[in-house]
Amino acid sequence: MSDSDPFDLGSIPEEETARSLSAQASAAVRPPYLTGLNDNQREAVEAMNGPVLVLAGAGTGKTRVLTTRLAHVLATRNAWPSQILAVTFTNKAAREMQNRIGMLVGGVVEGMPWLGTFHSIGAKILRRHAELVGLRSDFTILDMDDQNRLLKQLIRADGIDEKRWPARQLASYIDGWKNRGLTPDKVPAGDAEHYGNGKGATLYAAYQARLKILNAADFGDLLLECLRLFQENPTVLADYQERFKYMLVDEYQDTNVAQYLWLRLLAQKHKNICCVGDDDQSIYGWRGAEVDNILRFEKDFPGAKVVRLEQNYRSTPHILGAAAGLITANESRLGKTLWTDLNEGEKVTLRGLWDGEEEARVISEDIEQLQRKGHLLREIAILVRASFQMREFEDRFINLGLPYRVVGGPRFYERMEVRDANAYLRLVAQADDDLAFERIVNKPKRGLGDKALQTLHQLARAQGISLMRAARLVVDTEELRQPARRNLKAFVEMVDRWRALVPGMGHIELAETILDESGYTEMWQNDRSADAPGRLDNLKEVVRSMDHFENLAGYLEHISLVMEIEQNDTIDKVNLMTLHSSKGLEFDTVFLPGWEEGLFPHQRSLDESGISGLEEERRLAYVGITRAKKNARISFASNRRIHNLWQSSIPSRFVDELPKDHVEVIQGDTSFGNYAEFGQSRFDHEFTQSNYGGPGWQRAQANARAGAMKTRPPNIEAHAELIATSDPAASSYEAGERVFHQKFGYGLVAEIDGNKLTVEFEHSGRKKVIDTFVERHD
DNA sequence: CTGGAGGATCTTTTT
DNA sequence: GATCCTCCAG
Repeated sequence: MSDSDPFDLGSIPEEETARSLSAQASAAVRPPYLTGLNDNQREAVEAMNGPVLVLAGAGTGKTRVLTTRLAHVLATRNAWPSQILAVTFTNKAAREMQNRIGMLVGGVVEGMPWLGTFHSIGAKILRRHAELVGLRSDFTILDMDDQNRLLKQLIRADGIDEKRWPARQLASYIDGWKNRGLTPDKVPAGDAEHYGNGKGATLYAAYQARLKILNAADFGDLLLECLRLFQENPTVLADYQERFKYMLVDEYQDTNVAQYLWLRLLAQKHKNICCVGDDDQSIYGWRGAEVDNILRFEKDFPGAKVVRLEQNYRSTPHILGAAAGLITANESRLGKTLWTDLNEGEKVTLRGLWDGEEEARVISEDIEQLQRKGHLLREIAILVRASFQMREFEDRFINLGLPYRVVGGPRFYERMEVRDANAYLRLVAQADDDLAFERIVNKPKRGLGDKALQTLHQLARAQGISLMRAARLVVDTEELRQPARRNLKAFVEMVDRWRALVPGMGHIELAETILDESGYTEMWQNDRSADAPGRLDNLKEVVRSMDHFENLAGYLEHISLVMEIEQNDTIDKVNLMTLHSSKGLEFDTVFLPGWEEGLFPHQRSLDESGISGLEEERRLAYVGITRAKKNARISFASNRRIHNLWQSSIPSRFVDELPKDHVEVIQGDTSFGNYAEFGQSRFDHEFTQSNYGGPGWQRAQANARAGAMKTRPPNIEAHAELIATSDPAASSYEAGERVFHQKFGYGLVAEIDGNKLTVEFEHSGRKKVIDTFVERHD
């Protein structure tokens, strides 16, 4: 952070606040919710005033501490529910906290309006003060797909070669900047160069401007714009600072810079901020998370009390030992020693196999054996590094008829048909939602292809209006050919009709009506492809899921913020998921396949982030092992088919880092597996002094050098203003003027109706056109 | 304007 | 192997 950092408010002085009388009184009695906590947990709960950092190792009762702490604040009457800000990363975590507090405090938690994810709370605050950041309170929240399409338009408008500079890349840069709390004007010059020969920052600015016109915010904006709101409006900030007497942050190790700045601003007044996290479980660096936030906590919040939770209630000593041994190889960590008083249990097993297929087969056999012994399938999980690894397991499970569930997986909301359905609903809720309009205007086919859309775009851009408004104008003219015009008119009228239904009709019935009348359902019914029935099911599911909400707006807010759809999981199934999505979960038995160099640690992590990438991968391994309560089974294959190409692989360096005492090597009968040397690592020979000498690390170093050489001096070019501001109300043309029209040629203006002109064209006859599409020709 | 064929490019993780 | 994209023929 530079000196000019607008958020740098200096350090927070320590403040001695007397504990309230009621707090002291209740401490003396020791309320029921405090019983059963260990000393450290209780310390974390009762340290109410001033900043507190709770370093909660895996399985140490973190959620319990969090919820109990909230209950404690409430029970001691130190704050009302509405005065507590409690933020989590996932909706699941928020939900769980809500439920558990409900159980502790007894009953309704409706009164916790500020418990939620960073993004949902950011959205809530932004909606209250939208006008201060150039939005309306009903702004749309864009997802990544919308974002990409929007960027594509901007990139094209700027004449940049899309092949060379993909929109996704720009999206990820913008995302990165937003994560770091950087508005377009603050993007460091060096950063902007990476995209489009220095056009990165200008495009970012254009994108932000476009978002404002669309009355939309992307994910990053929910935080960044909130920050800007606070920064530019001290009274608004002061109001929230005053309001939040207590702040609670879950998974603090996953916060990014923007979130950190946001929290720090809000904590200025009362300074009762309690952050809970585990630096050893920080696995979202690629998404902008700064482990540094947690490592630096005591400096950021002087006088902070740090509580370590080290008693693990989940895993056996062997599992903890293996995980602990592994994680000590990391250099940047605060350091904790987990211990448990559980019985020793079984060692972590290690198995080398021939290829991925054998790995899937052997693991399936293990699972069937466990099943025969009476283990529940839902207590078994397979945690993979990358989702492509799932396929082999799925194939095998389907073959065996073994019930399984993919956790996380391709998300419901991301499916094309679901997004289409939602686009219809968005358009009805908000006619100016251009991205929704574009998405479904020709779905099902209405004969409104590229050309029609281009005309609309041109008009919309020239007049600074939305596509829907442009469509309304165009249908009264002859800019489009007859069939297209008639279809567009029908479309506009259809949307208007639905819109008129909104006040009277329930949103569920409305959704059904829309999907039916639009012909969207029919489109899939007529589709003979294999996945059509599934898509129809998903559409039904969309409608069904709407009854959790009071109205359309509530539903739309939900789907844009909540990625997953709740599925009832009563059936006993094996869990299959990535290591990332396993965080926070626990299972009796955990399978950890694919521990091979290049896959885990993943080559790309090493290439892109060097040491810190490797350390993050190692934390991922740590997270994986510590998910296991009784059994952890690691495996690696000597051959793996990646991309339809066979590659031979060597065991992961993490295998070598596992402490021998806690690991049992299983020699398979069929298997090959060249891991007899386990314990005397090849890395010992090659790189004696450091963990960071591996091939990946060297490549990363080389890449870093190459990257530095690639940088060029900034080459900022003026960016054409995309949106002209003209007054759509009145036309500057007068009757009798001679004009030129791209399609119809020369003519004389006969009549004027607002910005619609009736022109007598020399060759094409009398036509109604929009003034934007003609030019004066004296 | 649509639909199909063929080509390129990828597959780390996601609120 | 899949998906996304572009191009070309109807």
